[in-house]
Amino acid sequence: MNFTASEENYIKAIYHLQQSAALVTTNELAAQLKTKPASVTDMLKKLKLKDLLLYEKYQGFQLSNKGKKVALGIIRKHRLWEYFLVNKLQFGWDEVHEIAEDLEHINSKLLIERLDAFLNFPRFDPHGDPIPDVNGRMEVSKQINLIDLAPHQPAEVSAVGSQSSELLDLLSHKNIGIGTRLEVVKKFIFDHSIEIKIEDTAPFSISQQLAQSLFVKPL
Amino acid sequence: MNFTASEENYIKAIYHLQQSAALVTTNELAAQLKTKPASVTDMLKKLKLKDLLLYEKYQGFQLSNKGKKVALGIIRKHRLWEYFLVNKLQFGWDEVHEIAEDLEHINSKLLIERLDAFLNFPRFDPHGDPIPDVNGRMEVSKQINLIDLAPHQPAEVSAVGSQSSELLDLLSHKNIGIGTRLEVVKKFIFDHSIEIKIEDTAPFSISQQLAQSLFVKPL
DNA sequence: AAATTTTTTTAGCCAAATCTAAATTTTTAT
DNA sequence: ATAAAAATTTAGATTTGGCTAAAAAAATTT
Repeated sequence: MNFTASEENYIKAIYHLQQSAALVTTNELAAQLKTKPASVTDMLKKLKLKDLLLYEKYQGFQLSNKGKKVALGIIRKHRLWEYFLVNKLQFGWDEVHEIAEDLEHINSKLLIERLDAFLNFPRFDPHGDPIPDVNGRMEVSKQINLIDLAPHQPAEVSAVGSQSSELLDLLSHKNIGIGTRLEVVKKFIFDHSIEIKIEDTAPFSISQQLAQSLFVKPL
Repeated sequence: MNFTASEENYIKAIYHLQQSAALVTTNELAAQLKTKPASVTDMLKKLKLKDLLLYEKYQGFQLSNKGKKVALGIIRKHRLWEYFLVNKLQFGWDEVHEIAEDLEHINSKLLIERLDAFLNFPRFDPHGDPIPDVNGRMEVSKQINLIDLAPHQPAEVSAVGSQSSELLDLLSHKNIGIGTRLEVVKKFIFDHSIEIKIEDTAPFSISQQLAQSLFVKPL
């Protein structure tokens, strides 16, 4: 079954909203989608008809299992495209959201499978969010981007943003790998570089680009 | 200025049709887009209002200079995506048209510039068609229609006349693709069929219709 | 427990892009 | 040069997704 871009946007937004509360409300969703409550009600009826939504009027709503599956498929597409834009087309991780919003609505199972393979089956997008696999499963991890780690908060490297040989080369030269413990000493506004300190070694600086490719779990 | 996917499809179709005849007609365009003449008339009015089209009712129409520029931008996007799908995602050249039809409507100047750079500024798409550059300029290749190729002149298939699945199906059954080397053995007046010989294989005949859909570069 | 406020839904409209059926213009054939 | 045929346009409907304004239901206050 295929869905319109509008339906997909509703499904995705409901999915995200129900992460914080089981039931989503009409006003909440209208605010999220920058539309009016009346428009939301209209769409809810359509989604219910297609068995994507559990909804009784005035009672709030949530995605059905089918709806959740669809949501994960859209999120998968979105995050794979973001990964592509950052790691292949050299976009900054903060520039890709809008473009991925459009790309995620392209409907081709084969395209996404081939893209996934081309990117080497990445498990996290450039923001550190996990990418669902073909079956909608994804890693649950509290990792954050190194660039968002608070200074002096000890943490452990838990993932790298890509498997490119260029990145891996740089990481091995700097002696950074999965499990490396480090903390941020200082962040520099000028070039967004950050100084980090790996346990028992002298602090050194890394570029913004490198920091964005590293994910850590606070300890 | 941005356009809807539907407007873009009309503009692109008009562009292609006016390659063979200066003025395009309503019925022609309706057939091309698999829609009805009445729908075409409606859209023509919109395109005229946006100064993309030179159109007086009942008199046929053609793209304005502005319209041509827009068309070349869409064609550029389409062909770059086709190149990406074939050369990066391992699609066959006969599988990519539909997906590129969707991707071409993604609106981001920056995305296309980055994609172009990532692909190393290719000048021809996988079907042998030239890719317009940022300014809408493209190479005019010296390819000729197979029907005009002199007997016993070795040549290489460089493009196909359409992307219809019927044509692509026929070509793959006959083992003809971009890059295939062949020569014309004999032309038959009676039905305008021609006998061709692909390097190291037995000669066989193809219809006039098929020959007209193949473009070659003499070697 | 009523009254008020907030939330949600309904009713009725609009715009884009399509369609069918009917009308009009152009072209072709007698 | 007219009549018939073909092509094109107009008129009016439909679908999708959105809107505003008003009605209805639920939640909150007094």
